Amino acid sequence: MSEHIHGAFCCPDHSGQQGARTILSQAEARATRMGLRLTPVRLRTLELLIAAHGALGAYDVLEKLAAEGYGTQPPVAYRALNWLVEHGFAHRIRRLNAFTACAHPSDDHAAAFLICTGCDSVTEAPAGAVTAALTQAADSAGFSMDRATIEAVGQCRACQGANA
Amino acid sequence: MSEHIHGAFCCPDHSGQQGARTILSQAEARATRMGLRLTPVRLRTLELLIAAHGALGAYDVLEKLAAEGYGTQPPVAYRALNWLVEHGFAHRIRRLNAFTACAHPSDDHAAAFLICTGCDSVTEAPAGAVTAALTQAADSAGFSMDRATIEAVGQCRACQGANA
DNA sequence: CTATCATACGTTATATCATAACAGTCAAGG
DNA sequence: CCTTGACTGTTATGATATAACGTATGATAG
Repeated sequence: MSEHIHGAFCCPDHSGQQGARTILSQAEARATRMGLRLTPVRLRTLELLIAAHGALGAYDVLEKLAAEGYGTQPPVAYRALNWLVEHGFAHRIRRLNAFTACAHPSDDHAAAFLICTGCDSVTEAPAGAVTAALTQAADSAGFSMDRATIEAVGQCRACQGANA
Repeated sequence: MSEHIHGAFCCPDHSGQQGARTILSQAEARATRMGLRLTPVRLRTLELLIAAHGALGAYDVLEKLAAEGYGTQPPVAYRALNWLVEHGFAHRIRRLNAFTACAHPSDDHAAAFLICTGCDSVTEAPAGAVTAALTQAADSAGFSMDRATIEAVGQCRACQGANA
């Protein structure tokens, strides 16, 4: 599989350098505030995810890290990625076996992802209402929900136009 | 990994032989009605999923199929499983890299899955409201949703009690 | 200062999940 | 009969992920 299949530029909401800097500085601030060690590999991994404007597979990340002098073996990438996910700096997109930077690293939110089949972009959408509905459905079944994976597959605004 | 890790019996809603027969006959009826060829491998695969009362990995299914004289190689299982999913007889549980029989094969519904971390059971929950909320969230982003993956992780009623 | 301990990083090796590509079988229709 | 299309099976390989172990570094207690 080629380098960053998931990461095109035709879709909105990937706010450009401005947004990237914001996300990164918010993340660094939060790490400091909470005593989390955002080490060089972890930081660099986060930067890569942000720069990708989409989702990256672990091996895509590994390839870049290796090229920059970090470790060359899968656990290097998986550890950094899993740490970022555990601490809310990134999300795992299960449908793509890939990871994406969290667009709102400041709050401990529930997120839904909009995966475009046209341009492979991944957008994080506010999922308060969705999560509420899911919690409700779970409750009805006597199920106590800890967390959820919510991923929509379809076409972003730009790709809908492109196909017309 | 051992045989059918995902498939315990401590949780409800896996209605026992009665339910299994119902699901199976509904599925066969629908296949006939719609001109779908529910061949021996496919039928047997569906039976295995139903009997598992949870989710089975493709290789779990393959092992059983092989033991019964069907093909011994991965594509045999993946083809049957993918066909069942495509035609609404089963669902893929992305978080578990596994498959489960559809509990309501008669209607073309949207489903959410409740995955118990205590007993590895997987329960299919009605997801009308959740899907509606997600569609709404997608619309707000100008995203046209085709389908969705909705999976909740937590504890089923029985396992909540067990941990008290 | 230095012994100890926890955390993180890196490695080798292996496990697990999934599909591409091609060959044989068999029933339905010309 | 013989072609065609759907299905099943195979070999081979690709893609994703983790276990287990050794080393380095930095904080802290003695």
